[in-house]
Amino acid sequence: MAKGSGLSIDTDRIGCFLHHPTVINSFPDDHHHHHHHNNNSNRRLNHHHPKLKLEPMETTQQVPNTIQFPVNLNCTSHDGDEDDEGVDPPPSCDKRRVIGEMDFFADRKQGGRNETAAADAGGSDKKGLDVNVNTGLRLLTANTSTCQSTAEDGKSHNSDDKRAKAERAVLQAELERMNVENQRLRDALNQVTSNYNTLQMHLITLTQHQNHRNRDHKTENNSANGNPEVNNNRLHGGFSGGQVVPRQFMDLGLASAADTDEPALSPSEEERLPVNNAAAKELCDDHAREDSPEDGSNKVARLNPAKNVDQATEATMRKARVSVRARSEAPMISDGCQWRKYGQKMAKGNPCPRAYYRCTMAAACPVRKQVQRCAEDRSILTTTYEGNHNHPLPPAAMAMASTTSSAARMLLSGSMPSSDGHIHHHPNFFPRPSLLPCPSTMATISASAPFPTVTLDLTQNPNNPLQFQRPPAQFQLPFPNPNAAAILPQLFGQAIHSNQSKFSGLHMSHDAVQQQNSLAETVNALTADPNFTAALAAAIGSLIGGGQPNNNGNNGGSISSGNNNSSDSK
DNA sequence: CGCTTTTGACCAGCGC
DNA sequence: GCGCTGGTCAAAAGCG
Repeated sequence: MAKGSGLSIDTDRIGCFLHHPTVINSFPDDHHHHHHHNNNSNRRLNHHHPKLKLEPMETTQQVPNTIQFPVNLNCTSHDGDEDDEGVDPPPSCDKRRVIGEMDFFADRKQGGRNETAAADAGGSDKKGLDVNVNTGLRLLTANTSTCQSTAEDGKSHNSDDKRAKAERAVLQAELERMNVENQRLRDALNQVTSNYNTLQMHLITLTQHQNHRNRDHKTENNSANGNPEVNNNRLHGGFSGGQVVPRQFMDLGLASAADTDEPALSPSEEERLPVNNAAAKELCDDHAREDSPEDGSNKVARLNPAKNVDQATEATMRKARVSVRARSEAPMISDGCQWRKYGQKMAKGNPCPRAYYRCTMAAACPVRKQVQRCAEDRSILTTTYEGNHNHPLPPAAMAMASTTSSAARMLLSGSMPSSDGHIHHHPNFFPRPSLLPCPSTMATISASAPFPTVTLDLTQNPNNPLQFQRPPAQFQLPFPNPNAAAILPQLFGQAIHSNQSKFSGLHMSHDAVQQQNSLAETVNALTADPNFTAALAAAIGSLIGGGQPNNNGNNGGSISSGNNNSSDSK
């Protein structure tokens, strides 16, 4: 049961890239990984999700050690829900309600001896409501009332009042929290909606341009027989006349499902489809995988025979990668994810071995990364990410994940490797690079690499990114362009928001809060700074080096202690 | 005991 | 076809 309870998987991927609204409900899995800490959001889910346990949630509430029965919550909501303030029931009523709970304890102490009062309580409507609501505690309530009747002294009365007030305050606080959370979820939904619209427009633009391209291409190749449908269906992925269209990269190689011909799908559905299909498959596979987890985790790429066709296509496709160069003495930059090393190789032309890591935060997370020190400067660590996480990410991991995914998207949506082997930037996204205000120094697209790779060079001072190291045969990616600037905040904001909502309840440790804050700052920096990479450097810089801010937890860059010293290896 | 790392073997793609 | 290279697998060892 440990790793891949299916739920998380759906959400996961969505959260990372598509930010599908459904993400909002996708905590449970995380629960798994980040047990102990639970949040407000979890509580709600618990009601619906049979798997979730109630205890942790209830126990962690700030509510005093008194009574923590959900039943009571409902009860109060019934009574005073509409107007918290105005609810103030008449003293008697209030008293009675509270007393019911108090009596519960009193009863315990006294050994409960009256059932007659219970019948009394059931009489009136509101009172009856209380009693009914606390059906489970019926005897207790009865006892309480009797207790009250028996002990009429002022002392108990006062203490009861105090307790009643305290109880009410607790309930009100609870209600407030719920409202806040609802508001947050609403905001998240709005955010998702707006982002969806943005992406849709983005896709439409791409589609139009692709149509244009296809038309041109067709006129060249098929001047004789014009079959207009030939290439149109390819817009969603796959090759069209040797061209790699952007869609196939949108999911970094995971959009195989979208490769099937489904022309009727709207862009949004199209985006969703691969996720859902993958998620469904994950769910199906999980059972089998639980028995043989090794298989599941190791053969992600070849898992499903059903995917054969897609894989064949995918095999021919090139995967987008995001490479991050950063100075770090640590064997690996801590990006907040859990990684498992699965291989190490000596790469040609570099005395330092290249280590291969796989994300282990979810059973079948396809994300992998390679870590290698720079041959010329051993202090520079090159980390190459590939794939998208299919699970929710802890706040500490969101910065890097959203950064790399966004960079990859930028790369894929803005560039079109064509048959000539060069990368052509989409005019919409990279217009007139030479005219851009910023020299775009720190991000490059490698046209010669086997995979389309965007390299983010963070080895320079983010504040002074004007010097570029070595752009040999590499295509400069002018990130700071108007359209990119328009999209990035969406992407980042979305990732942040959706994940924030997801994790709002999971990590509320001080560190986590700080991380979230720094993350928010990062987002602000990214959205405000015209130079994306400079801001990116600032963001990632916070993750690199001494910090390892999240290492206290398990999810903090689980860097292998010293294995990667690159001293040995084959 | 379960998870991670190590490391030699294996496989696929590519160029010659 | 062969060799090179990058990438992955999986048994064994290590570790907490």
